[in-house]
Amino acid sequence: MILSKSCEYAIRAVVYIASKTVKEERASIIEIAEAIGSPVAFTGKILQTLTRKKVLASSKGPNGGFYIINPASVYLVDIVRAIDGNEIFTACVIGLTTCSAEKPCPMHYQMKPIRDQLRIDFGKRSVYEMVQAFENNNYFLK
Amino acid sequence: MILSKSCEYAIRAVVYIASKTVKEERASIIEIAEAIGSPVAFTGKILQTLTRKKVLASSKGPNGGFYIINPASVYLVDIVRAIDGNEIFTACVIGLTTCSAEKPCPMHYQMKPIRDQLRIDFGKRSVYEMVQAFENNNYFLK
DNA sequence: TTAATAGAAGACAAATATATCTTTTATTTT
DNA sequence: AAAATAAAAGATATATTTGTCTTCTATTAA
Repeated sequence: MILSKSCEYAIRAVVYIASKTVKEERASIIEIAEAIGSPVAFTGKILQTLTRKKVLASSKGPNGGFYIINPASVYLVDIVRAIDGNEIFTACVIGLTTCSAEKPCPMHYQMKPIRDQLRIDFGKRSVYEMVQAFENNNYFLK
Repeated sequence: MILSKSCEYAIRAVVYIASKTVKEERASIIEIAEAIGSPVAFTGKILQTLTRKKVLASSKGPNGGFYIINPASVYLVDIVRAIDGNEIFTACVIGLTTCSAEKPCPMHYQMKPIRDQLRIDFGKRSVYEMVQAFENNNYFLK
């Protein structure tokens, strides 16, 4: 599993929330959890983190809920970094803390292009793009 | 983290063991754990699994220890599958159990080439190759 | 055949990730 | 101002992963 479960939920939640935002609507925790098939309270914690990290925005009270300021300027990489950090793009595949070009592990040079590609692809894919696909009913979140 | 910690230790251990095997020597758990910087007893459990799964071989008693039958015919992918299973090459990046070309998640088509590349690279890289590099003192296991 | 060596196996412990529940705070509507 | 709504925050619970400890079994050498 390349991403933590929290991060998987986070991505699914953000895409769903953005799909509401583009319709000028906000989404409650309960609605989001239902839409993506995740545990309600746990999803709340994750959304809290995403809000603190400015990936999402939220408002309390009636008609409140979560929304996203600009889906076109938030990328998958931003969600991943907010929840799992940057390590998946940099950490040694066999867990060496000192792994680098100067002191490489036996997989260092094989892994570098793969990791770079991952970062590039995650950095290119905007939430807006993912929402467009989701809204066309061609893609799924649960 | 793409691989579990157990799997990271497993790969490092196998490379070290193979470096002994090519010198016609066997390696004890204690020696292995020291060489790769891993907890002794936990490493023992992992080696046990690798032996059960035929990635390694072992013998008890004096002059016993772990060794590998044919380093040139064991590939990184075999170690990963023995410890973490095949899921890292197939599982949906956002955790959908039903994700497929028929019912894709919003990252399905971006992830497929990355996963395929990972499987190809892991399937190409033999333990023997990794040992050669390690023995040249160009690469490290801790 | 006894002592020493070394992996196998099982029970147990700690740390981390995942999940739940309750209370508090902020906002909106009436 | 009061009631209702919804997120924030904190405490707690469960599951999984990581790590340890003890006993058992097999092998070798003296």
